[in-house]
Amino acid sequence: MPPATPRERFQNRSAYGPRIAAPRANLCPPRFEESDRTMGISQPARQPTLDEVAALAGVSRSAASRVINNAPHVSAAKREAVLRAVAELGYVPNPTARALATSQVGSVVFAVTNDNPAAFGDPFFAQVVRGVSTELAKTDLELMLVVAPSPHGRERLRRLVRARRADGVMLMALSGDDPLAHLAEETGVPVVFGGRPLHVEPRWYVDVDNRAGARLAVEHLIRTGHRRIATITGPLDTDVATARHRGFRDAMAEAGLSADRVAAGDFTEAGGVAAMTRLLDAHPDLDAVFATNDAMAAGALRVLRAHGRDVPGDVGVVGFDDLPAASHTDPQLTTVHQPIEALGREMARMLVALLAGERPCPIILPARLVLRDSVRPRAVPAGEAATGR
Amino acid sequence: MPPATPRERFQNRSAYGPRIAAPRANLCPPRFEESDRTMGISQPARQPTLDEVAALAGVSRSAASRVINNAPHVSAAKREAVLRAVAELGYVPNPTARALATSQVGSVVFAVTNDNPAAFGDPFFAQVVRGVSTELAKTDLELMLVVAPSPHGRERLRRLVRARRADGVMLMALSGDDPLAHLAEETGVPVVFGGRPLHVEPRWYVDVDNRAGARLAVEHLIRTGHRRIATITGPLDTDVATARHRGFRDAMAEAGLSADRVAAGDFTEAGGVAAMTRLLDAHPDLDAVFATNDAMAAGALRVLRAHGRDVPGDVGVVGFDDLPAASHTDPQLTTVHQPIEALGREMARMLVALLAGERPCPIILPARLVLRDSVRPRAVPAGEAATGR
DNA sequence: CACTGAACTGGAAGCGCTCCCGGGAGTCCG
DNA sequence: CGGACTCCCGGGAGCGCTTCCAGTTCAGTG
Repeated sequence: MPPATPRERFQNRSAYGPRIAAPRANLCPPRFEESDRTMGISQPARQPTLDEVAALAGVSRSAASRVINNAPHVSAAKREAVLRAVAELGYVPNPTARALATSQVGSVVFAVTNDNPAAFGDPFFAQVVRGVSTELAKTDLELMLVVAPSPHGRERLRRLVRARRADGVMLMALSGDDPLAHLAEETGVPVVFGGRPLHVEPRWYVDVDNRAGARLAVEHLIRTGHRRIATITGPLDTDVATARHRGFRDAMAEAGLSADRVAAGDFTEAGGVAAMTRLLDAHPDLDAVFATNDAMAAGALRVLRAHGRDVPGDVGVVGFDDLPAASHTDPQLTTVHQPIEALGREMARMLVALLAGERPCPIILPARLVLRDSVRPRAVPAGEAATGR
Repeated sequence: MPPATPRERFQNRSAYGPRIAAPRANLCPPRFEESDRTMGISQPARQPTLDEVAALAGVSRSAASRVINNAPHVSAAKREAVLRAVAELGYVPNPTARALATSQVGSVVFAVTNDNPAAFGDPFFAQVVRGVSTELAKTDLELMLVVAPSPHGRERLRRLVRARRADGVMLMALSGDDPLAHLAEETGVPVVFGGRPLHVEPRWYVDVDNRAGARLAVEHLIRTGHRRIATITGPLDTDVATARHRGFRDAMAEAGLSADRVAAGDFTEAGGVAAMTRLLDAHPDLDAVFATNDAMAAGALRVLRAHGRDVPGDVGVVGFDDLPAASHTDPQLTTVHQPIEALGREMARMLVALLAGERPCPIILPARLVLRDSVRPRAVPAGEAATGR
C-alpha cells in the first residue's frame, strides 16, 4: 500500500481503510480531440517562480521581490528589467509561499451562523455580503463565505480560523450564549461583529441604530394621528428585537401613550400572522401597528385585510428593514430603512483597518424612515395639534 | 521611509505614495480591562509547530507528520505518543505550510458570475450553494464563494485561480461568449460547470434535463385537455431557455398541435408580465401557458387575473423551477421541479472526484412535475380521448 | 581627495510542512 | 545461521517567497 498522499484527503478523511485505486469505475471515455493538459487535470502547468524572473532579469531574487512588492531601494533600471521579465514569463506570485513567509494568508471570512432555512439566500445577508465584497475589492484580500448553521459547521469555522486560514473574521450577531462569540479571544484573530449579541458588547462591531429607528417609526405614527398603536416584536432574546422594542416604548412614553399593545413574533411572516391575529383579538381598537420587521409587517397586512380592516384607512402599518419585498406589498409598506449594504461595507472597512494595525471605533449606522402607502394621516382627537409631537 | 510590509497591501495596493502611519486618527481609547493580546490584535499567538510536537513526543518530525496524516509505517507506541503531544500542545497543522509543500491549497471556489441584482441572494443559488456546501463538508476542502458580476470581478476571479488560490472551480453556466468559459484550458485547474453554456459542451458539467422537464409540463397540459397552449420563453441566448423551448415544441409536435403561441421573456417577473400581456393580445383564445420559469409564471398569473381570466378555470399555467415562491402564488403553481440542491451536491462531488484524479462523466439530473393548483383538467374537444396522448 | 551617509544589492536564513531515501531492526524461510 | 524481506524511523532537501543584514556604490561635502 502506497503512502497516503495529500490527494487522498479529498477522498476519505482517514487515509487508511479500503482504498479504491483511482481512476476507477466512473470513468469517461476521453474525447479524442483533447489532452488532459488542456483540461485542468493531471500536472497543472508549473508557474514560473520568482527565481526564474530574477534570473531572466539578471538581478537577485531579493531585488525581484522588492519590485514585485513595490518596495524601495531598487534602481529604476532593475525595476524596469524585472517588470519586463514578469511580463514575458507571465509571472504570478504564489500566494501560498507568500503567506508562509509573511504569516498572513490574505483572506478574511464572513460567516453566517444563521440557522434559518433561507440560509444565506436571505436577501438581508445577500446585501451585507455585497457591501463587504465591494469594499474588499479595493484591497488584495480574498473573501471566504462560510455558512455554519449547525454545531458541526461552527466547529468547522472555529477550526478554520484556529488554523489561520483567514486573517480576520466578520460575524453577524449571534445569540449571546453562542460559543463563537469568543472567537477573538480564543484564536487571537480580529473579529468584527455585524450587530451585537445580546448582553455582550464586542470590542469591534458595526450596528444599526435600531432603537432610534424604531422611535422614528412610532413617532411618525403618532404624528399622523394614530394613538392606539400596537407592536409586534421579534424574539426578545436578541439585541435587535429588544432595541426596536425599546424604541417603541421610548416614543410611546414620550407621547404619554400606553405601550401595552404588544405581541411577540419571531421575525417571520408566519409569526407576523400569528401575532397580528392575537393583537386583533386582544385589542380590537388598535389604529396602528409597528411591526419590527418587514416580513412580520407583511403577515400583519394579510391578517388585517382578511379581517376587513383597511390599510391605511383603518389601521396604519409600519415595518422595519426596507428589504426589496417591502415595496411589493399591497399597500406598499412604510418602513424603516436600514443601510444594509453600508453595514457590510463598514464591517469590511473596520476589519481592514484592524488588519492594518489601527484601532477603529465601533460604528452605529443611522436608520431612516421611508414613507410609502401603509400609513395615512388620520383625524386627530380633539384638543391635539395634528402635527404636534 | 520603512520598507513596504505585506501588511501594507491591505491599505493601498501600490505600497508607495503618501502613507499614513498606522495607528492613526480613528483610534479608540482602549478599555482598561483588556489587552491587545486577548482581542485578536498585534502578534497573534504563535501556534505550536510540528517540530515542537515531535520534540515533545520524542520522535522525528517525519514520524509526527505521518501520524498527523494517518500514514502507515508508524508504530503504535509512537503514534500514541504523538497524539498525546498534539493534544497537550493543542497543535493544529498549518494549512499554508502544507499547501506550499503539497501544492494543493485545500479549497475550491464556487463562482457566481450572474449580474442580476439579486446577486447571490437569489434563492436558486442559495440552494445550489447549500448542496455544494454539505457535500464539501464531507471532505477537508474549504469553500470560497466568489461573486463576480462585473468584468473587474471576473478578472479578479481569473487571477485568483491563476495564482492557484483554489484547487478547483465550480462555475454556473455563463453565456457562451464569456471569456471565463475557458478558465480550465487557460489555467489548468479543473472546472465543473453547473448547466451548460450555449453552444459549448464543457468537459465536466452537471445539468438538469430542461428539455425533458419542459416536455413533461406541456404533456401534462395536453393530457388535461388543453389545446391552445402558449409559452413564455427565457432569453434564447442561453442554453436553459432554448432547451426548455425545445421541450415545449417536442410535446406540441408530437400531439400535432401548433407551437406558435410564443412570447419571449427574460426570466424575471416583469418580463413575464410583459410577455403575458403580449400573448393575450395576439392570441386571446389561448387556454394554457407554459412559462419557462416560476418568476415569469407569477407575472403571467397576475396579468391573467387582471384580465379577468380565471386560473385554472379559463387558463392553465405551468411554471418551471419549483422555487419556494412557487407555492406562495395564488393559485399555487403547478411547476416543474428542478433538483437544485442535488445539482450543487453533484457539482461538488464531481469536482472532488476530479481532484482525486478520477474522470467522472457529466451528469444530467431529471426534472419532475409538481402538481398544484394552476392546472385543472378541462373538457376535451369532441373526438379525442380525455387521457390519450 | 578622503570621508560620510544614503541608496542599492545579493546572500542566506527562515516560514512549517511533506516526502524521498537510505539505514536499522525485526521476521521468516531455506 | 545467513539472506531476503518487510516495517519503521529519522535526516534532509525542498515548496516559493520575504526580509534581515552585511557589503558595495556613488553622490555630495568640507
